[in-house]
Amino acid sequence: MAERKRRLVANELTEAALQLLALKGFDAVTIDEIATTAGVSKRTFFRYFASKEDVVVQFLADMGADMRAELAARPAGERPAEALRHAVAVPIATCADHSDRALRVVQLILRTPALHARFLERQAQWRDDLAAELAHRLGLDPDSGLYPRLAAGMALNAFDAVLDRWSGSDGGEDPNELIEHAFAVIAPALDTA
Amino acid sequence: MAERKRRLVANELTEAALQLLALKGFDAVTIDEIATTAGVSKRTFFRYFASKEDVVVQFLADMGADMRAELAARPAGERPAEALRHAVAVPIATCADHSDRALRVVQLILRTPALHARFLERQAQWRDDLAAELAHRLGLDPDSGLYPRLAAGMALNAFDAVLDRWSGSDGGEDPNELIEHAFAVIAPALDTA
DNA sequence: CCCTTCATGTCACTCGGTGACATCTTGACA
DNA sequence: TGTCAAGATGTCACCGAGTGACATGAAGGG
Repeated sequence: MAERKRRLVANELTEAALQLLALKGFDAVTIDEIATTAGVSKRTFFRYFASKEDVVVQFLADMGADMRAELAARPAGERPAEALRHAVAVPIATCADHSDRALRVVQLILRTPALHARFLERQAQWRDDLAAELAHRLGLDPDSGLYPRLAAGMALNAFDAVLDRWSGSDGGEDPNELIEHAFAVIAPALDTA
Repeated sequence: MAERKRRLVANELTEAALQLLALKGFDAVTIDEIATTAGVSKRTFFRYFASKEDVVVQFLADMGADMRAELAARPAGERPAEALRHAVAVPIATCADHSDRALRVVQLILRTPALHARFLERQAQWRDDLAAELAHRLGLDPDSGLYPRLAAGMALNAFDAVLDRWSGSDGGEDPNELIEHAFAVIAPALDTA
């Protein structure tokens, strides 16, 4: 129940942060401001988040784990393009569900260089995870060929492109159509291994 | 000739920075240290570089322009996979030439999260440039289909994978072989448009 | 009722990064 | 040669991110 309080404070902080950052822009909001709004001190903020960027990027952190889990759950015989498409579709669907909030966060990230950089770095981790899972799935040695890594990279590249178009159109374009379109392009490379 | 002096100071600064950063690690070196080593003040450092990361990433900055230029220079009828492979090969060849220095810089970037993040962000810019060039090359509307962006992303993705392997093997693996291997994987998607 | 533990606040500090201002160089021009 | 304008630099003061040390205070367990 101490644990419950921790999660409560964390929520309060992300809430305050997203609100303020979306409203005034990344650089115009200080951590003191965020912390005070959430009712804690600046020091406490840093006990929950490692950096100012983290409070935003963390908001999307589970996506990586979700994707890997979905990939691991796909049937063994399924073609890589199909399996990866389903894996990438999971976080996209999550976005589409909470489109109000998710859209604002994604736009904030893509438009703020500091956040975008951190986001890409995190994605590099996802890519390695996906590559490992894919290699395991196909019975390949992850360190010999480049295929697993390239395939995972292509999937995430598609993910980024979709996210970009989706946020650029203010949620107007249909994410599912975009994903299918993107995977139609990359599938020939994914499925010829 | 004032311009020549500026370039001289800039060189002095990057020199000092790369030396110290590679030696002691990114976080263990202050900007005061770098500036003093180069014989200028901290303030002057920031008149040449926007941030601590910049002095390292800038070192690879021309790569983006080089790639785009090479892509623009490839014969019009050439298949995308071939043209992009040559474009990506340019910075790789540059690395292989100055392998002593380039290797240390690349390793520093890939191992330092803050630098890696900035590097990826810069690459996103390269990707958009490449995508624009590719769209122009193929007579496509850059904003309608996802192909140009995905193709550029795949090429850079291959670039990253090669860089990663090359630096991970301390320059042991042959970059040219790695590039061919990587493009053999992604070519089916690049050339089916 | 005490004691331990854990979260928090406060304080002081380092360092990245910026704006303002004074100084110094340098080259142009009379 | 003397002067003036422009640009580069140093100094100083400042803000904000991030960290370490320490004291406090609340919850739970004996």
